[in-house]
Amino acid sequence: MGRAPCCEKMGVKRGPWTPEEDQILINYINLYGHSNWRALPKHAGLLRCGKSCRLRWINYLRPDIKRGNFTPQDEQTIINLYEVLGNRWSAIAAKLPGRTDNEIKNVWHTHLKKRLNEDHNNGGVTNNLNGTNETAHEDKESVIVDTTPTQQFTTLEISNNNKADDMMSYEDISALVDDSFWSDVVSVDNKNSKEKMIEDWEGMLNSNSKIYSYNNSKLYNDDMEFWFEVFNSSRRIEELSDIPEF
DNA sequence: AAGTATTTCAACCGCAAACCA
DNA sequence: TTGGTTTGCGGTTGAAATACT
Repeated sequence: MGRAPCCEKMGVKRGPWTPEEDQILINYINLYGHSNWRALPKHAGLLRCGKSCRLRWINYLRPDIKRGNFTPQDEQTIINLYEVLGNRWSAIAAKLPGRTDNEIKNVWHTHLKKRLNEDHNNGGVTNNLNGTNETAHEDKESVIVDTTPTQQFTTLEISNNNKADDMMSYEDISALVDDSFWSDVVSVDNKNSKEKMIEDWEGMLNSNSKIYSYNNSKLYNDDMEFWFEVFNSSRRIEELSDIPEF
């Protein structure tokens, strides 16, 4: 598959793995681990390059792989995380135990990207994967943020390991909210300024995208407290002036 | 039923980061 | 500090499967 072999790979087998090769790789790794992928095929007796062995193990053979179709919840999580993390597939995969970056990338390109494009072109009413309708913005001064809380939280616990004191990591936020928070509510900037917030907000209105923005895996506490409050109270944001000075 | 078009997804590539002597 | 080696990542490919005519 793929392109012509480069000279380095001449003499090693390529293409789909056979069940026999799979078993050799599994047996070897179960016995000796995989501390050195480059040396592994030689020691295991496989006519493959180390890269190919690693890929086969990571994406298909390792025991904690979850196979089968993605649930609608999984797909919604991918969409939400994509909007947070962009095309950092390995980071997205880290949020979905048992799923690989390659698999998520494939699902995104074959299903989710197409679906989102269709949603954006269908006149503003989006059917999300949870089966509820999201009302998109129809004009700039009547912004609807429909925030039906599905989980209550009253305090923010901020973990600051390796982070500036005024920042939260995505992991921190995830521990406090469920998926509906990400898909419904949040606009956050990375400069901690209202100007930037409004700039983002207007950009989102113009692009008809989800009401959501996120930068560099960091969220600022002040911003988040405001949006948590919005989320928690089912309050509706009608005007840009409803967004406070941070 | 046969031929063609489209979709899916496992596997490849090149590059950059991490590692190590 | 440097330069070679290894690992991990995202983009891309194309055979196989599926849908369509």
